[in-house]
Amino acid sequence: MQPFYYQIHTNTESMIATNYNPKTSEEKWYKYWMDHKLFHSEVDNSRTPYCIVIPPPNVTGVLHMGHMLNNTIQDALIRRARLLGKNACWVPGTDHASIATEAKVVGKLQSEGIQKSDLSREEFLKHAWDWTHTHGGIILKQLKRLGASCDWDRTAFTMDEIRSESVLKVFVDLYNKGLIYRGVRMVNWDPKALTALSDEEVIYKEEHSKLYYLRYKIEGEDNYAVVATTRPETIMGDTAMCINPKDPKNQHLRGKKVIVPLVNRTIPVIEDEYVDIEFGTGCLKVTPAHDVNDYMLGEKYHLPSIDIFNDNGTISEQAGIYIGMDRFEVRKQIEKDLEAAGLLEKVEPYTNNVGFSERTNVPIEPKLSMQWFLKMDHLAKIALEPVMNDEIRFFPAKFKNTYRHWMENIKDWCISRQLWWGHRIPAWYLPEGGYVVASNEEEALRLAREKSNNPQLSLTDLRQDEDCLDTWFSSWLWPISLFDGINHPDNPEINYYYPTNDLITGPDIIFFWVARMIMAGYEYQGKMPFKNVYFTGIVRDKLGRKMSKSLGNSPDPLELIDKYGADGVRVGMLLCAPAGGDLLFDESLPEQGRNFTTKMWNAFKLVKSWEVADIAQPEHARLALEWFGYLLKKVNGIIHTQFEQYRISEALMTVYTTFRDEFSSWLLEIIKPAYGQPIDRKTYEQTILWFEQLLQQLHPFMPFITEEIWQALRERQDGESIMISRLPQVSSYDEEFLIQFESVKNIIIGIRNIRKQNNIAFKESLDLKIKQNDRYPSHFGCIIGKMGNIAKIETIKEAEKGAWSFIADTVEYFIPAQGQVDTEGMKAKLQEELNYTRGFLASVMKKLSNEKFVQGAPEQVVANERKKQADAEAKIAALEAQLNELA
RNA sequence: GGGCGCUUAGCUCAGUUGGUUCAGAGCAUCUGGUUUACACCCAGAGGGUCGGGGGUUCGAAUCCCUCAGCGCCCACCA
Repeated sequence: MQPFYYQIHTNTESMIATNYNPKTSEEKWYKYWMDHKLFHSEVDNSRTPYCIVIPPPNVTGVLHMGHMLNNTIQDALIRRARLLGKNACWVPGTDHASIATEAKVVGKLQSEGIQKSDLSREEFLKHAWDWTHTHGGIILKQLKRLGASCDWDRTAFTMDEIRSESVLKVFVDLYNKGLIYRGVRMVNWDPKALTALSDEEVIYKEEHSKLYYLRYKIEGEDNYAVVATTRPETIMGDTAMCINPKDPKNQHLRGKKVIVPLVNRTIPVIEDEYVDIEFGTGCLKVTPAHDVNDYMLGEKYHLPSIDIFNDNGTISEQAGIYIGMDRFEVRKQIEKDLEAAGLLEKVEPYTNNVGFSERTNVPIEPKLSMQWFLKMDHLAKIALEPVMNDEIRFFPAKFKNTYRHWMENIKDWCISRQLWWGHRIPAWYLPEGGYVVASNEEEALRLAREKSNNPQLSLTDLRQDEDCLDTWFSSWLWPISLFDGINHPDNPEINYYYPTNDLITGPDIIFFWVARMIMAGYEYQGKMPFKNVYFTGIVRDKLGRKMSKSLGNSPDPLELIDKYGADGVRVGMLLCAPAGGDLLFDESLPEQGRNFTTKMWNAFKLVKSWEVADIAQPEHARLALEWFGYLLKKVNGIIHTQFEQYRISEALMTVYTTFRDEFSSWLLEIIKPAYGQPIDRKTYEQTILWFEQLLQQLHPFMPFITEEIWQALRERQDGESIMISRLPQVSSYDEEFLIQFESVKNIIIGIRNIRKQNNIAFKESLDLKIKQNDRYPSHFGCIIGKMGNIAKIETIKEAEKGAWSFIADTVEYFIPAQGQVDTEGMKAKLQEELNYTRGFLASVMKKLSNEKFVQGAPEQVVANERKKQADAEAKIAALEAQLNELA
């Protein structure tokens, strides 16, 4: 005997069979779109281009919720542009992510027992490329699952040939313009990645640390000068003590020398007003090699500089003591040793900001080193104005302030990194010193021969710089280099697609990337790289915490897609995505999206279930379809505006409610033939047409199910897709008709309420009597009849006695009661509404009788008040009449 | 320390240049519901002194001041 659960299982199976299956649909249509090259765009001067370049994800990265949001928005915009007839082009690609990828490769090698230092540059790069080829592109495949309609034929990589060539060319150009220079500067050093970083790659975090008060013996005296410091481990690098000349309490130190604890080195006391008298003891230890401010003092007073750290953050030989120990170990040890030596006066708890490496998350070390820099003043200057005057628009606009502040306080950009994975700096050193900068070896050799006046010089005599460039030095060219606009500045592609239209990115990379792309855009194309920048928010969990791997609060996007379908997840993301605002993600959102796909599918099933016959079109269907046509036009205009203002979640909500409330609950319910009855052809075809238009509006948000239904609604030719169909133009509509129809809805709602209050089943038909009134929309009687299950409608002159009644838009309606009528209850309700309306009228009258209002307010506002007055008066009359009739 | 922004229904947010006595959505809640597309649903309902205080105005959620709380960005006080 078959077990019971088997029975249920098969039933469920058959039920599911009629349900929408996202997985098969998604695979089928994505392949269809690819096979028919519908994502592909080519230069076509007869059409308007619409272009988005993807913020290239790290080549070895995997999709996270931030990508989901960001790319859903991009896809919605690009698909909408396509439906508007634009030549839409979304260019995908990946970033080599120099430091991030190198760190991953180093980690992988280490797990295999290989140290980076054991490998030659070439060997290491081979491993890196292998890694890139293995893991690279995973993220692009994931984007396809989401439905991203990128032009995959254009997939680029920041380290492919064209992009690399562009980077070198730009480097050489900027060098020749005198904007790139090489020099020894205090830079942010990452002791784990062993490279310099730009200022932007340092993240300051508040730390609870300690403030140590150290005793420096005054030379020749039996006294101590006390210095407060957070970094006692740097005393071996001290080359002076500094006081403020105006500091009364430290006057006795003027001109003295003090002895550095433990190392017993004698250093001078210098004076500078930089020192804050109020802080600590007013004495500052000066360590020029390891602090930016101390460095400035060192320069100013020509102090020696002792570098006590090795590159990896351990103590160097120069320090004399603690050699080889880690910097934080030394801090603990030196505290003990100072204590033991009686040179530690006290230790206080202290809170200060410590800079961390964005990538490796270790505290950065200010370090003096030879690096390459890009001068920023000129670039900042050309990039500031276009944003401030809205040639490039920011959404939300508040980021203009952030942008301006950065641009006005910009410092030179440290562009060299002590890494191998990246674009190698195109500088070659000559045997006798000096260097040349060129975009290739032949050119370098030519310049070198010229420079050294030695025509015999060969390539082997030259030594190329070991460093490579900051990742962002290639990303900032992205909108240009994608179209090969650096190497071939006047090619048809760049001329056609550039400037691109919209950039969708997070505000966290406004300096790293957005600002620098704008600079490069003006410097190399003389034009903005994009017209609009839409900043997305950060995806957080329901508790407001940022989603992250370490917290484990980030759902796996692909699992979400498996569970709710790509369309469902997309809707879920967009429903809660206001521009700039963070969004709190919760699984109820994709669930809501999934529910909506089901709703659409059911509407589709209903329409497809109808048998079409050549019979006359009923009036109620004709009217409802006419109404919905106007409504669609209106909604079309609203959505258009919402997109123009990048209010994307609102646009989605507009079409969502239109589909669910207006199309499904009103239109389909009105035109739906009785069970088993056929539908007339005219109604059917018009319904399909309106359905299709809704699908078009929905397509940017839900590409898969809209295609699935669109294809099934009628016969399509091969290659015909909703993707490349045309949205109707925004046009005018009959507003009066829409208002009337709302009135009709109110009457039906009134009838429903009567039924509900009196427990009357829908199948029990009723009669409706209307007290004569011009405002009754008489020609919609057929709709009221059907939706209210009204058998007979008639107009009466006098109120109906002993009937249920209601008022809709000042018209009185009566339904002859078949049972007891709760007169008192009805009276109470009417009285309540009457009181309210009288109050409302009073407030209107108060304004209208106020001369200042009538004269001061705009004509439109006053006219509006007068209309309200008339409406309220009419309503009061109706209410009073009905109350009287009940009495 | 400087700058920017936020505070509206239980939750997440709209609210465009000040103009309703219903301050809107969605979700959640509650009450009904086998009217054969849909319970992943339908029909309804409740719920807000628009952070506190003051001011400008005929009129303020909307403009100004102030207080409180929160968030973000920037900044070399060791």
